[in-house]
Amino acid sequence: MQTEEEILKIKKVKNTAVRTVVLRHLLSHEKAQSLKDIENALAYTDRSSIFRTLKTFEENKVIHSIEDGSGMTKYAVCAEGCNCDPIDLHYHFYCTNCDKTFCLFDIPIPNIQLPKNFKLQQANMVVKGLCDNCNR
Amino acid sequence: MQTEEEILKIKKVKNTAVRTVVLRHLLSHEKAQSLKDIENALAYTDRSSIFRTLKTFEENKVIHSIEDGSGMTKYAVCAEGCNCDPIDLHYHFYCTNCDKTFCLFDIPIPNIQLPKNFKLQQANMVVKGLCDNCNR
DNA sequence: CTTTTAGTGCAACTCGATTGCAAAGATTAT
DNA sequence: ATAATCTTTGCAATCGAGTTGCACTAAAAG
Ligand SMILES: [Mn+2]
Ligand SMILES: [Mn+2]
Ligand SMILES: [Zn+2]
Ligand SMILES: [Zn+2]
Repeated sequence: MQTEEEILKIKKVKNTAVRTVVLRHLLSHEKAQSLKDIENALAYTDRSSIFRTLKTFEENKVIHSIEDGSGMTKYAVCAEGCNCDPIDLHYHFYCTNCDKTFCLFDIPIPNIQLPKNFKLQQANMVVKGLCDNCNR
Repeated sequence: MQTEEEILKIKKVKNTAVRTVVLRHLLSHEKAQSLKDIENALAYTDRSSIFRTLKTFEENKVIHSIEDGSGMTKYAVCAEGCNCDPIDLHYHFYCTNCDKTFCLFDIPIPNIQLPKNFKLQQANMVVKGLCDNCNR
């Protein structure tokens, strides 16, 4: 497990107070976090600063975003070595009951044979249903 | 190819002027359409009426929605026999250049082996890249 | 025909996302 | 060390897709 400083160094993103605390928040949560989630947790950091931090992180592949259909984009830290290329693709699970989303790193994504002349760049794969905690 | 009237009859949705024209619009476009797309095309129909029509259609499985990350939910008519169950799952392709989205009915979706005790209900699978038209 | 239920149009509103701008902080040049 | 320059941050305002209340109209039921 890498520290915030290590990750930012590897991804060549300058370390600042806001970036450290935002990345720390993401690292310490198993579930993907929305801007609102982070804003609520970091009472003294401005929303727009968090927003711009997330943009910077995403541009530099520190994190990736997930559109889970909940209305709020969620963010998760990229796995070590992730470059946000098609090879790094993975499913996400969204629980329709508890509204939480997380990466399914362990389930393989098959090769997707696109029609002729199409070029795969990325994907947003969200599987929805009940998580183990809500499925009782 | 079924007519608007046939589809609505099968799905037990009452036929109205707005519903007919919205469904016709969707049927006549290969690409998934946003509320804005439909609003622009149907100059004399109110946005909220289109909006409620889309909700009704989705509830009754006349159409399904796609979150392609463009910021606008898009809608496509369900295939004949579709019940919006996991069995009806399919990928969608979003072109990052022309901002168009459509169903990839011909590409099989593999069985997704979720972790123990998880229950699959639905999915939003969006593959992104360049369409054949934009990939030159 | 009268009553009831469903659909539509308009305007207002919600809320997540985004931006302009000035102050604060960090970096580079003199 | 100081000044000039660039970057980050906070605040307030704005945007825009989505959603809702309400009155009016149309359709269905009695
Ligand atoms: Mn992920
Ligand atoms: Mn589809
Ligand atoms: Zn859950
Ligand atoms: Zn295209």
